[in-house]
Amino acid sequence: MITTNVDISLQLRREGVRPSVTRVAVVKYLMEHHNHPTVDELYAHLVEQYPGLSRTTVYNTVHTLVDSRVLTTIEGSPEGMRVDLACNPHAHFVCDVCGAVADIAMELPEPPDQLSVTRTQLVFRGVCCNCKSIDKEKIN
Amino acid sequence: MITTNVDISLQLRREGVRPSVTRVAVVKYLMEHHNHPTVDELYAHLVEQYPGLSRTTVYNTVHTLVDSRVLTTIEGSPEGMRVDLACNPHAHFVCDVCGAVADIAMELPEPPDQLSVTRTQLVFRGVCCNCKSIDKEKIN
DNA sequence: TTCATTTTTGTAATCGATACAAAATTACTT
DNA sequence: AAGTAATTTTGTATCGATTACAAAAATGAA
Repeated sequence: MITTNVDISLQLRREGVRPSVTRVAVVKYLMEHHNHPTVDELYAHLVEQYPGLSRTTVYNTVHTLVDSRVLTTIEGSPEGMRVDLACNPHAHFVCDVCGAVADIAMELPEPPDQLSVTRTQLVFRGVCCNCKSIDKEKIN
Repeated sequence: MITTNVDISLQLRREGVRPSVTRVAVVKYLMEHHNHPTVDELYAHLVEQYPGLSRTTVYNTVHTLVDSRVLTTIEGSPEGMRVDLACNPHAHFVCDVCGAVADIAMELPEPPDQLSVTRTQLVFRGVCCNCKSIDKEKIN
């Protein structure tokens, strides 16, 4: 399943956003990397391919794409907000120890009818398996 | 349904937290005010009753009470994290225009079994009725 | 090309949040 | 009650993610 820049451009247009270079680059990166980068990590990766890219531009782009519901964000990480594609809505698990973020494939609850909801965020927080086993080592 | 400081102290002890003055004050404030204050708003209200209270202390207290699952936070407001009591778990609706936060009485989804989850956050985002009608006025 | 609109840039500044060590308070023991 | 250890609180200094803003560049239309 290959997604070209043209495909992404068309998808953005469909969502009502003009497919600028940076916007396509951000979406493409997120399609190819299923991590949940902070804006800074996103910038660090993209600037290698697009020298001269500004951190502010990445912030602007993320905001635009969140507004047009292409992206969603996970708030509350100490390192700053994390970015994810909004397609195939899913929940997230965040480890309070190491900050790792994992996708949880599950249906999101429907909001009450009378509310006009554009984004639903479901975040489970706790300790991931990895950090739990490290904790056990310390005790032993 | 009156809740005295003694009641709150006992409740905190039950949750494994020593009921310091500030901790009781924070819980009491949140029980009496069903708004969702930022740490700064919380501080502003409490400092009137406890002169000399430090903003840092409110931050410390909130962290302690979140760790011991007495409080929960709503992340992602531009004004900073908002604080709420963790009892009677419920969802939140946040208006992207005015930032207002409303409680939504509904069951929270159960996390997958294998995860050890200590906090579940369900946030609906959109435009509240108020801001929607203001928007209509502008159009007319 | 020319003009208007949109996007991007880059620096400066904002401001929520934290680090840290000293001071104050509390709990515990004798 | 006095002494001591542990906890809590304070307050300043600082960090760092995010934003403001205006200029520059790119894009699109006529």
